[in-house]
Amino acid sequence: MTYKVLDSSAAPLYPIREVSRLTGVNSVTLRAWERRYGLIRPQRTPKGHRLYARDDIERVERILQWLNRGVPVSQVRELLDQPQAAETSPPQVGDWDSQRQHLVHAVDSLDMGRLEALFNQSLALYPVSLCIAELWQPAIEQLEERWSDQFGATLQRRLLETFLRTRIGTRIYHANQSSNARELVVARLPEDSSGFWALLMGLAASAAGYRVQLIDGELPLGEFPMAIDCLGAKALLLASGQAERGEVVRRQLPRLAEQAEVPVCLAGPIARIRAGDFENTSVVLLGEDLGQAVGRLRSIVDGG
Amino acid sequence: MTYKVLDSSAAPLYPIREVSRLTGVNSVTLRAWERRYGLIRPQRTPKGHRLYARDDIERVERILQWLNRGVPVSQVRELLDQPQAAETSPPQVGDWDSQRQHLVHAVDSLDMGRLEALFNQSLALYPVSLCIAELWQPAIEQLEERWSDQFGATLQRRLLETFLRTRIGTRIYHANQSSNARELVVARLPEDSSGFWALLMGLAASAAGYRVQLIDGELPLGEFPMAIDCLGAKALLLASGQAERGEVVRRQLPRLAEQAEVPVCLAGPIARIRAGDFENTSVVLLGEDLGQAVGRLRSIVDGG
Amino acid sequence: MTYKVLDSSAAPLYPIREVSRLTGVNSVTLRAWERRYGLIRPQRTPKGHRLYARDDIERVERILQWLNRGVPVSQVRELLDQPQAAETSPPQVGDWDSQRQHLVHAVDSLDMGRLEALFNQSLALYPVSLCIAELWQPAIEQLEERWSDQFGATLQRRLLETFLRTRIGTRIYHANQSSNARELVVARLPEDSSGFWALLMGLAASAAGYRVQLIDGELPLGEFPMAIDCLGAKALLLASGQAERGEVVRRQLPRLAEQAEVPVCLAGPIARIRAGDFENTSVVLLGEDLGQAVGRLRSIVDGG
DNA sequence: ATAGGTTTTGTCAAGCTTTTGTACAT
DNA sequence: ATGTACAAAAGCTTGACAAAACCTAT
Repeated sequence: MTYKVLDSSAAPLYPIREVSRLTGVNSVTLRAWERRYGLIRPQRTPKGHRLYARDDIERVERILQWLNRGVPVSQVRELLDQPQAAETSPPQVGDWDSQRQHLVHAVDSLDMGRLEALFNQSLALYPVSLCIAELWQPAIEQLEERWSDQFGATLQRRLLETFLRTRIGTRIYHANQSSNARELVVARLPEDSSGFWALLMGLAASAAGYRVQLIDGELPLGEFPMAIDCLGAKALLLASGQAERGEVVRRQLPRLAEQAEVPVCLAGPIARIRAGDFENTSVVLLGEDLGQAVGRLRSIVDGG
Repeated sequence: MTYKVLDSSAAPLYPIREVSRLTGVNSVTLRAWERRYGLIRPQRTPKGHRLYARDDIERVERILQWLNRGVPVSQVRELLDQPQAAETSPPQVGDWDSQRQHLVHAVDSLDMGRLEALFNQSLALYPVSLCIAELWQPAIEQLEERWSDQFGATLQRRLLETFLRTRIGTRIYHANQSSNARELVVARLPEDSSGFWALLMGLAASAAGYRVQLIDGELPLGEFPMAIDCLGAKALLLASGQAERGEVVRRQLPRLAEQAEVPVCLAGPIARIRAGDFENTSVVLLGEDLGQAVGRLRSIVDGG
Repeated sequence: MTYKVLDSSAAPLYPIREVSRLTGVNSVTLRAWERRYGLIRPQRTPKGHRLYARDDIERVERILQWLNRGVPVSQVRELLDQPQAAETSPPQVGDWDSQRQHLVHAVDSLDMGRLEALFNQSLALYPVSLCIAELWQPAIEQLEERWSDQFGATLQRRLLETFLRTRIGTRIYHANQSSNARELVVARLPEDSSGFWALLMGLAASAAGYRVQLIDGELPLGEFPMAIDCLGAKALLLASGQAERGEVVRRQLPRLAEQAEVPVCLAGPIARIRAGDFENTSVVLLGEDLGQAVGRLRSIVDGG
C-alpha cells in the first residue's frame, strides 16, 4: 500500500469532515468506500489522519455522478480508472452532465447547428428512453427554471420548440409507418405554455412502439373526447410542466376522464405537483419521469 | 396436410389475437375458415398455437375484399390461388379543384392517413410553388373560413398544424443543410392564432433556395431584432392570415421595421387586408400570394 | 452457460433496478424473460448479481417494440438475433441507406405500390436535390450494376422507366408552366439504353428552376442542333450511364458541340468514364453527380 | 357459439445471499 | 482512525399461481 508523497507545495488539503460537508457524503461512508473499494486514497498525516486534495474531492464528485446514474458503488472504480478515454473527448460516452450543459448553452446562445449536433449525437448513440431521462428532460427542466426568471427569453423557447417539433415529429412519423400497435393521442394540457413535455412524451411513447398522434398546440379539454373517438385512440396522454392556475384543469380533467371511454393519463412534472388533486378520480397519474410513464402505460393500455 | 416450413429468418410472427385485431375478423372465425376451407395455414408453435406471418395477414385482407364483393367464403379459396391482376387507380393529374376538396374533407374528418397521402402525392408530382398556390393556400383559406363560423373546430386546426409543422419542418431542415444562400427568419405575426401562413411561407421560401429559420410559435415583436441579429438573417418575413384587433401590430410593426437593420416583410392575407395601414412605412408588403411573395423577395434581399 | 467476457473498458454497467426504471419493465419480468427465453444475458458480478450494459438496455427497448406490435414474447428472440432484416430496422430519419435498399427491393420484386410510396414519401419530405443525390442516383446505380449481370431483368427496367417517366414528366411539365427561366434541352445519349439518367437530370434541373424540355427517347445526335434552335434552348444537357462502344459518340459529340450555338454538356456516370475522351473539345463535362452538375450549369448558362 | 382442457406470461412468495450506509467498540 | 457489526434494501433462485389467450370438439 503506497501513500501519495506528501507534497510540500501550496496545494490546500482538507480533513475528512470538510470533504464530507462539501460533498454531502457522510465521513463514515467516505472511509468505507476507501476501505472496501479503494475508491479514494487521500494523503495521510504522520498520525494517519486523512488529508484530501482538490483532486480527491473532484473524484468524490465524479463518484456521485455515477451513483446518480444508478451505477452500483462496487462498479464505479473501473469507470474512474479509465478517465482519459472518457474525460478527454468532449462528446464523450455517457457524460450526460456535460452534454446537458452543452445543450443548455446551445439553446441559450441560439446555436442551432450545435443543438442539432447534440440531438443527433445523443439519439444515435443511446436508446431513446435514456436520452430523454438523462439529457432532454433534465435540460428542459433547467431551461424552464432559468426562463421563469428572465422575461425576454421567448425567442429561445420558440426556437427550441420549433426545433423539437420537427425532429420529434419526423421520428414519430416514421415510427408510425411501421407500427401496428395501439394508437395513443399525446397532447399538452391547455394551460401549459410550451409544448416540450408533450413532445418528449410523444417521442418516448413512439420509441416504445406505440402509434402516436401528437397534438402539439393548445386544445380545449372539451374537444378531446372527439379526438379520441375520431382517431381511434386507445388512450389519451396529457403531459405538462408547471401549472400556474390549475383550477380549470383540476375540475375539468376528472370529468373528462369519466366521460372518455379510454384511459386518460397525466405525465410530466405536473403529475407530481398536482398529484393530490387527482386522487380518487379516474385520471391516471403516470409520474414525472417520462420513461417510467411509458412503462406504466403499458400495463394500463395493453392490460385494459 | 403440409404446414409451411418454419423459417428461421427474422420475420415477425403474430398470434391469432393480433391478426384478429388487425383484420377485424373474430379469432373464432379465423380458426373456422382454416378448419373448414383451409383458407389460411399459419405456422404453429410446438404446442400447437398458431403463428401468422405477414403474408398470412395480407391473405386475410384479400379474403375480406372478396367477401365484401359478395363472394361466398367457400368460393374464396380458388380465387386466392390465382394470380391477381393489379388494380391501381392512378392519381388524377392536375385536377386541383377535386384535390382541394379531398384535402379539406380529409382535414374535416380527421383522416390523417388520407391527409398524408394527399400531401405526399401533391409534392411528389408537382413543384412546391404550384402545390402551395393551387392546393394548400386555397385549401387553408377555405378551411379558415369554415372554421371561423363553428366553434368546436380547434381539433382540426391543431392536427393540421401539427401535421404541417413536421412535414414542412423536415423539408426546410434538409434544404438548409445543402444551401448556402441568404438566411431568412420566417415567423407569424403575434396575433395570428394559427401558424399556417408562416409554415407555407417557410416552405415556399425554402423551396426557392433560401435558408429558412422558422419560428412557428408566437413571439412578441420586440424580440425579433435579437432574433435577426443572433441568427444572422438577411430579412424578416412575417406571415399571417386574418388579424382581428390589429392595433398593436399596426403601431409596432413600422417601428420594428425602422429599428431592424434588415428588410421586414409581410405576406399572406394580412398583406392585402392591412395594406393601407402600412403605406409610407418601412414595412415591405409582399402580397397575399405566397409564391409571388417569394418572387418579390428576391429583388429585395438579393438586390440589397 | 457462458457469461459475457468482463470488459475492462470504461462502460457503465447498471443493476437490474436501474434497467427496470429506464425501460419500465418490472425487474421480476426481466429475470423471467432471461430465465425462460434467454432474451437478455447481462454480465454477472462474481456473486451472481446482474450487470446490464447499455447494449442490453437497448435490447430491452427493442423487445418492447416487438411486444407492442403484438408479437408474443416467446417469438421475440429470433427477431432480435437477426438485426439485418428489413423489418427490424424501420426506415429511420434520414436513413438513406435503408430507403435505398427498400427502393431497390421494390423494383426487383415489381412492387409498384411500394415504389410509389417510396417516391412520394421521399419527395414529400426532402428537397429534390437531396432525394436524387442520396436515394435515386445511388439506387439506380445499384440496379444498373445488378442488371448488367442478369439477362431477364428487362421487365424491371421498363417498369421503372415507365414509372419515372410519368412522375418526372408531370413534375417538369408543371414546373415549366410557372417558370420563366432559361430553357434547357435534356436528353440521353443515343447509346444509353435506359433513360434513367436523362430523367433524373431533367428532374434536378427542373427543381433548380430551369425550364426543361425533356427528350426521353433516342434521338440521333445530328438532330440536336435543330432541336436546340426550334426550342430556343440556352443549353443542351446530355446524360447517360455506361457507354459500351462509345466510338460514334466520341467522334460526333465534339463536332456537335462546336456546331451548336449553345453549350453542350455531359452529365452522369459517363462524364466520369469518358472524361478523357472529351478533353480539348467544346463538350462541357458536368461530372457524375447530378446535383453538382446542376450547380456547375448555373455558372455556364447564366454566366454565359 | 360454448364447454372444457392446455399454454402462455406477468407477478408473487419463500428462503437465502449480497450490497452498502451507518453505528459502535477498540 | 480502524475494524467489526448490523440492518435495510436489493438481488438471486426455485416454485407456484392466476388471468388471459388458445386449442379442439361438440
